[in-house]
Amino acid sequence: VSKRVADGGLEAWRSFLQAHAAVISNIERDLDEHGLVPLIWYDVLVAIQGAPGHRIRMSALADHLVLTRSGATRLIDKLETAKLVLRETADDDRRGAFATLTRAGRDALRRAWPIYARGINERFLAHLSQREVEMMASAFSRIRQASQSS
Amino acid sequence: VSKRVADGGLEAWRSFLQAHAAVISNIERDLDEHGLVPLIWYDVLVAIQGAPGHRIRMSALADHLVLTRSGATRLIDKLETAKLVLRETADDDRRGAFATLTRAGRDALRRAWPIYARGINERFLAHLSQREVEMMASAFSRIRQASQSS
DNA sequence: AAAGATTGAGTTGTCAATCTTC
DNA sequence: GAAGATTGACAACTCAATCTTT
Repeated sequence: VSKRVADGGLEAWRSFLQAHAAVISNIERDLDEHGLVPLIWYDVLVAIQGAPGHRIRMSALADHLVLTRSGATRLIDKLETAKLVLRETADDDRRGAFATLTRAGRDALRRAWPIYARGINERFLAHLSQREVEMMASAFSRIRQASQSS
Repeated sequence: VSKRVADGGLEAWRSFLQAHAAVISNIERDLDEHGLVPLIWYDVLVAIQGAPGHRIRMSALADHLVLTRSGATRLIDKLETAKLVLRETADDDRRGAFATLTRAGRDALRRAWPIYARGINERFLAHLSQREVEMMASAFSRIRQASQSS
């Protein structure tokens, strides 16, 4: 149909999708086999850890993880049941809730990182040259930025 | 931890994940707004269309789409309810079932493609140079291949 | 009334068990 | 008994409606 897709672009797109699916499911399996938290939980823990004051609003979490609001609520419910996070109500605005890490949450994060990092390295980065890594970082941030608007 | 992730690799990984999530959800929205089939349905239709004889085994479909067997069954159930596909039992091996396209299925495929192609172009390829497109096609096929084994 | 978050109802996807055919 | 596929029970996710605080 369009010129770009015909021009080898479709192949890039397809391999992009398939590579993503394959790498993610492999890393997911790595984590599971080591008795560690699933990838989404890990993302939650990282987001909390990385937020100012080591706590994050539910809605900010939803944005960060490309989830719906209710999706974030459900997710934090489970992490809270697993004693990895805790909800705190904000002092100044009592509508809001913050998610914070428990000791166990910080531990889970620390334990998962080596395996996750190894997965990223071996299943993704190891197959790329330094130039490709740099190119992807720049290309994908461009795409991500453009995706925000529309 | 490892050298690669520290060396800018982590940024490439993160932007890869976020770009994927953003682009997919935008294309999904495009299709929905035009009253077209969701992306997974589209993948099913394409897989059937592209298979020899325009029909595919349930298990082959599951492999192709990175789904479980039962996932494939459920999915085809819905497409069949929507009258887009039909199940045929194989003559030679009556354990197996083939999914085939109906007339409406072929139509749905035809109607969805322009919008999908536009999404791929505008939301993905438009942000990449020709060199980047080529690089990604080669890099991601490498990754995908390596992912098969483990 | 609007922002922040949660809940209820429904949909989609997965695992283990089952059924049929080889 | 094993391969191909389906079903039942259950977990994950989404949308619309709701509740609370501003």
